[in-house]
Amino acid sequence: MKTVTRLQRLYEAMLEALGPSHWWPGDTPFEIAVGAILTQNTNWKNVESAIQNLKQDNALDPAAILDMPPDHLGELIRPSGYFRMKANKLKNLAIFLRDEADMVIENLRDRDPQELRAKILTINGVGPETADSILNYALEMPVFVVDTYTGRIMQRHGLISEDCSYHELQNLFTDNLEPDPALFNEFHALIVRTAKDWCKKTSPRCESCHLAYDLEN
DNA sequence: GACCAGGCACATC
DNA sequence: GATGTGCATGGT
Repeated sequence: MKTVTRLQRLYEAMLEALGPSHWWPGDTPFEIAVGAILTQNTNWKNVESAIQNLKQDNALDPAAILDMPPDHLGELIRPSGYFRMKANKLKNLAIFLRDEADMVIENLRDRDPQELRAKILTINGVGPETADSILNYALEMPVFVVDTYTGRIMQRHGLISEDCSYHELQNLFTDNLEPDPALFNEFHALIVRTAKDWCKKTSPRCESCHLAYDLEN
């Protein structure tokens, strides 16, 4: 079966099993960007409680984060782990928005996605996954987000090799799907939800894999 | 108590 | 360029 077809079947199977994701959880594009940084190697529950603290302190705002003492910012986001590093990362994001977007992240929507991606990647603390999450989920650009789950599931389906890079994995999707921001959004969300529900690191198979294997045969 | 969670930067070889 | 390590909390 062609790769395009296998990806389509996988998408349909996950959507059928789980329903629409309505991602990313977050009320505003800036909140989404903050969540993208806070969730680095961290359980989403912990991120939620950190974001709640920011909201209560009226700190979910680039200017507020820019002006806040690092220690205080760290205390607010403590539940999300790595809080000293992440406080710095949020500061760096706010500096970037001040310099590039007049403090309003939505102002970045006019930019060329790949050019903007390269620029966002210069922010210390923002790597490929975080950058792509901001581009797709906060700015609604046709950029596919790759994470550990994506690699794990695609490997199990034999769609890519075990040692493939972030870029190769990303190309698997962008080479085979229409560059539709909403489709990229939902596909990645379904992958994460599938992995969370059924596809733990230690188990060789998951329910959605069985579903998809059936579809392939 | 070990293991895991929607990574990333930096040092070292 | 590959490989190793620090960063840190909270749930299972």
